[in-house]
Amino acid sequence: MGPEMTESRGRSVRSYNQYCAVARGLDVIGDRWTLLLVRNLLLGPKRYKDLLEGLPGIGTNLLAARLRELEDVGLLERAVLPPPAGSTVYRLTETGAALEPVLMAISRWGGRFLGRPRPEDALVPSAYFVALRAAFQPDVAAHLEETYEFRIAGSVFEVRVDGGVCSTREGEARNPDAVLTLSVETLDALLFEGLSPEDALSNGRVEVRGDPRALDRFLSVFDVRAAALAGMPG
Amino acid sequence: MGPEMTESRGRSVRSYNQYCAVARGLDVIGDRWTLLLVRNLLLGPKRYKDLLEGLPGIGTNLLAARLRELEDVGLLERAVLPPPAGSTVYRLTETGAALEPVLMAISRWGGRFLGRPRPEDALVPSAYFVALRAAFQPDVAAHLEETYEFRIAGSVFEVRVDGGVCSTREGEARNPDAVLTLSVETLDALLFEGLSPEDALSNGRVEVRGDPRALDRFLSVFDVRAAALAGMPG
DNA sequence: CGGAATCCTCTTCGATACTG
DNA sequence: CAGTATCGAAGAGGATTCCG
Repeated sequence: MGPEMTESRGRSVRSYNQYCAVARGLDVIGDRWTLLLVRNLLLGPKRYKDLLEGLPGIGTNLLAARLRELEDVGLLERAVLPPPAGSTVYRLTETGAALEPVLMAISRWGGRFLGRPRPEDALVPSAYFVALRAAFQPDVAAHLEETYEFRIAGSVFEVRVDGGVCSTREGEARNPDAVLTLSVETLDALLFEGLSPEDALSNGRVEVRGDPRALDRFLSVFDVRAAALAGMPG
Repeated sequence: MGPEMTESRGRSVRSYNQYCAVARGLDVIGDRWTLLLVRNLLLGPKRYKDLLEGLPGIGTNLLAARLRELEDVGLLERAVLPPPAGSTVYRLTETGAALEPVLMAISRWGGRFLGRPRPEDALVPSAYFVALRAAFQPDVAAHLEETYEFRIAGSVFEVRVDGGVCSTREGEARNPDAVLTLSVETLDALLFEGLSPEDALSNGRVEVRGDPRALDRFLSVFDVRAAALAGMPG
């Protein structure tokens, strides 16, 4: 007789108890850390440790609990990688991946509060590659078809632009037109501070294998700051 | 030195402390009840009491705290109605109204968990009129221009469809083509259970002033159940 | 070493009672 | 009507420990 709904593994979850799609959705994704967890998984399957590192501040117990809950409601599933890796990874189900429009909308709206990094802010590489999807300008990129590989602080990301569609994921790129090695700070400067590709290249802040002008083209199709200013429906 | 950010009125708010638009957005809208509060305000300014009734289960202290917080961060503002009403209402600022795409995305996604009402679910009329925006099919309604007034359980809502755009708000409609009086249960049956307009009218479950066939046209341009099934980006 | 369960403290939430 | 005050219950955060 409390405001609760009981769930498959016997844990009890708070519900708004309203017949409303928004309320039901928030019953599932409204808890702390949940959407950030999904954000990181949008870039591909991850191990427990990867998730823990990508969510600075989450407790190990809370991460374990969230993973269980989200598996129960069908947002993600456990998978075991084929040998020799053999490790367990968590990956989004179709239902979990369907949260992308929600994340994109929040990203565009949240941009207006972004400002510049505060001293206490962590710069999480994954976050940039999800933000890129929200900042992608399909009309500007209509005739661009190119694949980039970014190597940042021990992580590797693929960004693919093709026919007005942009996809990003963690992992090595297939047939990249350019492989760029740089720091998170340099990526940030390129995207948010207007650091010019030329300067970044000549200063050696970005190292390129492949066509050096790819960095220009890459930057031209994203507008992180515009996304930060407008609500950008659709 | 905890993971906090201090705010204008001295209250302390948990932050994810990540340089990420999603994280920053969630710092603002991630707390319990916040998005449902915004959902209700999307239909127009509301008094404290209206908000309290539209959010069954929220404590009065929590509602007051949320209103203060959201005013502080600039999502809503207090306004005093002109005499003779003179009462205080809360209304969304531009920043608050810019959350509509977020609410729409959550509504479309949350639909897949909606099912049928549970015994403990409240049927909040406001929720239906926000859901209608998410379920609107612009292409189907391209040539429809019509205004409806719905009278439900002491509340009045306006739904306007014009040139592929749908707007809904709480309050009397201006120049309605049809004024429909019905219960929440009947609205639910029409939208979710496939109750036919003809039956609803002949049974007297819906009372119409104006063109009775307006109810047909109204229902034809929304697909709540399709919105519930697909992720429906854009 | 990755993947958790446990324990403890602190904050937030929810319900009710009370006040301008 | 529009909130504030209070207090028990639930949830989050951090450190540590345990298991394979």
